[in-house]
Order: sequence, then C-alpha cells, then structure tokens
Amino acid sequence: MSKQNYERIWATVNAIPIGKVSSYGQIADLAGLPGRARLVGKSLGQIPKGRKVNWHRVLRSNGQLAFDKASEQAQRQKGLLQEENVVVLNNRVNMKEFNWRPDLSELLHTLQF
DNA sequence: TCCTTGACATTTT
DNA sequence: TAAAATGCCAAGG
Repeated sequence: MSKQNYERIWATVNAIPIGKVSSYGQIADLAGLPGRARLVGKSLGQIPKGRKVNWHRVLRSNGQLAFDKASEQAQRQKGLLQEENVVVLNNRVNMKEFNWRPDLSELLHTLQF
C-alpha cells in the first residue's frame, strides 16, 4: 500500500520537465497525497537500486536544497541542476523563475490516472 | 498500541 | 532575512 504511494511519488517526480524544479509539498499534492510532504522525502530516500528517479529536481518549498551545503549530495544535486540550466546560488534556487507549473493534461497522461 | 523518526510545511519570533 | 516553534502524517521498531 505504501509501496504504491512510493511508485506514484517517483512517477510524479519523473514528470518534472528538464530545467524546472518542484518542492516536496508540491510533489505530494500532485501524487495525490496532500499534506504528506515528509512521505515524499522518505520515498526519495528509499529509491531502489536500478530505479531512475530525478530526485535532484525536488527541493524545499523555499527553494533551498534539502541537504547541507557541504554535503556530497548537495554538490551532486547542484551539478545535475546546472546541467539543466537551473541556476543554483548559495545552495538555493530562484523558485520564482524555475518552479514547475504542472500541465494537468500532460500530468494525467504521464501518470495514467 | 505506543513511541520515535523524518531529503517537510507553515507560522511565529 | 533567518532561526525557532508547531503541526503534520506515514513507517518501523
């Protein structure tokens, strides 16, 4: 049951277009789990090996990366984002510019609701 | 069933 | 603007 939620979360995360970012709360909502932002974080920490999820496009609601600036994960995330032309300054992203505005019809198509 | 934990969010200092 | 307090809910032990 929770596994299904994880799958849905991962699918939603993968629906984020290149060059855009989203937040945990936003992903939770889109995945049909309003108010379960923490579950999103948990699911991202439980990604099975061999499963490809672009977790680097998910950050906190204020645009900050969810890791310590010095952490390796943060560095990797920063690099991955910059490869997609997303500007990362002082461990945070300009949400006003890069926040993803999901296209509902496209989302429905991707998630097969 | 109770208690702790968490890659969070929102409100208040 | 930044840090702290409070709320939230699912998972695991």
